[in-house]
Amino acid sequence: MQVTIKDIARECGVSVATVSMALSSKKTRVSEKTKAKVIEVARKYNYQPNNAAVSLVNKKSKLIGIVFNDLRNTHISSLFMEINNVVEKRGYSLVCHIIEDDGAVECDLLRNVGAGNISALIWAKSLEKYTNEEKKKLNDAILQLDVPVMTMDNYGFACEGTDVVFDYRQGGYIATKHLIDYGHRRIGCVAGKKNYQVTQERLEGYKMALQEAGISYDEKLVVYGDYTMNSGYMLFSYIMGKKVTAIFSMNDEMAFGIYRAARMYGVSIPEEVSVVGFDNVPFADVMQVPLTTIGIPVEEIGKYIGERTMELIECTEKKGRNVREYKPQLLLRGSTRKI
Amino acid sequence: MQVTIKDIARECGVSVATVSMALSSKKTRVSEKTKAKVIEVARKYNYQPNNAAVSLVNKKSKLIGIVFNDLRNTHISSLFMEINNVVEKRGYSLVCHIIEDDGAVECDLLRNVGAGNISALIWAKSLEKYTNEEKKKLNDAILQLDVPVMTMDNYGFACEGTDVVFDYRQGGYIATKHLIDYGHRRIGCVAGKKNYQVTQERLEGYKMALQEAGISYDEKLVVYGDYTMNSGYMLFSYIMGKKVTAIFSMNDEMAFGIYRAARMYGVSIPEEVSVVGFDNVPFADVMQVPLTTIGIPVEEIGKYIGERTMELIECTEKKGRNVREYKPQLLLRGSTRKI
DNA sequence: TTGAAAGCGCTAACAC
DNA sequence: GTGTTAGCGCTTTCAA
Repeated sequence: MQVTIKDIARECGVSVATVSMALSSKKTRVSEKTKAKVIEVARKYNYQPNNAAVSLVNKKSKLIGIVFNDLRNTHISSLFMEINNVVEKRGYSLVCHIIEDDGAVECDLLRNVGAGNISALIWAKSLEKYTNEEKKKLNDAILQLDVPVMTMDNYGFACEGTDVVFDYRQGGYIATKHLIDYGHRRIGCVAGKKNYQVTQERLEGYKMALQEAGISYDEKLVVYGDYTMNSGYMLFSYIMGKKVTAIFSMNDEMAFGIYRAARMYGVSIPEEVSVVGFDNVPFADVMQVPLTTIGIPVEEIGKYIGERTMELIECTEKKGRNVREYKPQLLLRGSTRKI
Repeated sequence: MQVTIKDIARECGVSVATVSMALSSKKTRVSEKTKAKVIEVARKYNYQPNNAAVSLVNKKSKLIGIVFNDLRNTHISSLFMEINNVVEKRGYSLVCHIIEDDGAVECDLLRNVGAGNISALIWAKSLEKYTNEEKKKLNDAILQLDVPVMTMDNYGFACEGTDVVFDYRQGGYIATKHLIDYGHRRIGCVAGKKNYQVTQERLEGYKMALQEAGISYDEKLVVYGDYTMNSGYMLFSYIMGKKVTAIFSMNDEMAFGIYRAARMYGVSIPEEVSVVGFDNVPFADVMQVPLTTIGIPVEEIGKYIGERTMELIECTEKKGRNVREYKPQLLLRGSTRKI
C-alpha cells in the first residue's frame, strides 16, 4: 500500500490540509518549520501523491493523449520521441492511441480518450477526406473533450490548439520540379493513401510542376499505395510498365520498396530510373545509392508541438486556435540523374 | 462538462448507486427495466465514466506503463505496436516513459510511474550491468509499485510477472558460426553498449563460436558502439583497420551505418567484407545487398507480452514470476560470402 | 430491487 | 499558521 497524505499527517501531528499545502509548489502560509518536517517525513516514506485523486479534484491529469496511425514509420517515431522528450521533462506522460483509418472508430476512440482525464490531445494522424457529416461528428467529439488539441493537419477543429502543418504541396512541387530540371518528362508518381489530405496536397504539387513545364498530366502515371515499404515494392512493376524515366514517391518508405523491387527486376537507380522520396528518414542516406528526398524538420516540429502543448496546458487564459506551417527542402543525393 | 452518473440518476429518477450497478458489467440485482432505462439515458448523453474516479476507488486504472530506451529503432517500435494492439482491444492504453541509461534516473522514473495508478508495467528497456546496490534499489522501487511487471531481460525482479528473454548468446553464436563456416577467421565485432547485458550475451556467443573453431579471441577486434546507425558508421574505419574479412554487427542499425561507411570508403560488401546484422528490421531486406541477419520473432514476442500482461491484470490469483524464452534464427541474405 | 451513506486520496474554502 | 470540512465521481456495503 502506498503511503498517503493521511499517514504523513498522523506522523507529523498535523492535519492533512497542512500536509497538502506543505507539499504543494504554490506559495502557501505554512510555516517553514512545519513544511520542512512534512517534506522530511514524505521523503522518508517515499511518498508519491495518488494521481487518480489529484486528477479527480483538479479535473486535469499529467497525461497527454496522442493519436497516430503507425509508429513503425521512422518519421513518426522520431516525432514521437521529440514530443515525449519535451513533455516528460515537465512531468507529463504520453498516453498512446493507435488508430486505423476509419472515421467511425475515431469517435469511439475519442470517447475512450475523453474518459482518460487527459490535459491535452495531440492528434498526429493523417487527415482523411471526410464527408461533412463525419467532420462534424469528429469535431463534436473533440469539442466534448474540452482540452487543447494539437493537430498535424488542417482539421478545422473548433477548439483551442494549433494546427501544425507542413507544406506538402510545395514538397510535391519541388520534388517533381527537380526531376523536370533533370530533363525528365515522363514522371511516375507513387502516391500514398488516396483519401489522405496530405496525399492530395503532394499530388497537387506534382501537377503544378508538370503544368508549369508544359507537360500534360496523365493519371495513368499516378498509382496509389499506402505509404508502406511493401506498397512501394508492389507498385514498381506497374509504374515501370508505363515507361517512366523517373518516379516521385510520396514517402521514403515506399521509395525503399521501389529500391527493393528495382533490385529484384535488375533495374538500376538512377541509371534506368530516377527516384525522389519524401520525409528524409535516416535510412535514406544509407542505401548504396542514397535517396534524394524532401526533408521535413521533424526535430523542430516535434519540439514545437511539445512546447506548445505544455504552454496550452499551463497557461490559464484561452489562446484560441492558430496555424503553424513548416516548409520542405530538397535534399539532393544519388537517386536522381540528368537525362 | 462531462455528464456524470449523478446526471443520469436524476434524469432516470433513481439513485446513483442504481446507475452505477446498472452500468456495471458484473451481474447485479437491478431490474431489467431500470437497467434498460439507465443504459438508454447514458447512451443518449454519451456518458463516459470518469477514469480518475474509477481508479481512485478501484485502485487500478486502465493504464499500462511501458518503459524503453529509444523508439526510433524499428525493432522497438514494432514491438510497441504489437503490444499496443493487444491491450488496446481490451480497453487499456499504454503510458510511455522513455529513459536514458542511468540507474539513478530509473528509480526517479519509477516513483513517477508508481504515482500513475497503472495496472501493470512493461519494462522494455535493456538491462545494464548494475552494481548490487543499484539492483536492490531498482527492485525495491519495482516492488513498491505493487503491480505485475513484464521485462525483456532477466532483471531478477521479485514481483509477479514474466521475464521475456531472447537467447542472444545463441544469436551471437549463430552469426559468428555462419561467418566461420564461410571461411572467415578474422572476424570483427561491432558491439553495442558495453554495459548492456544483451551486449555481453551476444559477445559470449561470438567468443563461443571462435573458440569452437579454434580461433583465438582478440579483444582488439571488438569495438563498442551504442546500437545506433551512426555508431556503426563511425566504427567502420577502425574495424577495417584491423584487417578483418568479416564483421558481426550486434544490431541491424549499426550494420546500416557500416554499409554507409563502406560506401564512403569504397569498400564493397560482401566482396571485401562480409557483414552479419542482428534483429531483422524491415530495411535489412531493402539494401542493394540485403543484410544477412539474425531474426527475432518480434510479432510473436509483442503479442505474448500484451496477452500475458492482460492475463496478469485480469486474473485475481497471483501467478508468481516465470520466464519465457525465444530463439534466434539465421536469415541468410546477400551480405556474406565464402572465402 | 433500490437507496443512503461511507469512503477512495486529495485540494481548497472557510473557520479558528 | 493550522485545522475542519466539503466535495471531486464513482463503487460498494448495509438498510430498507
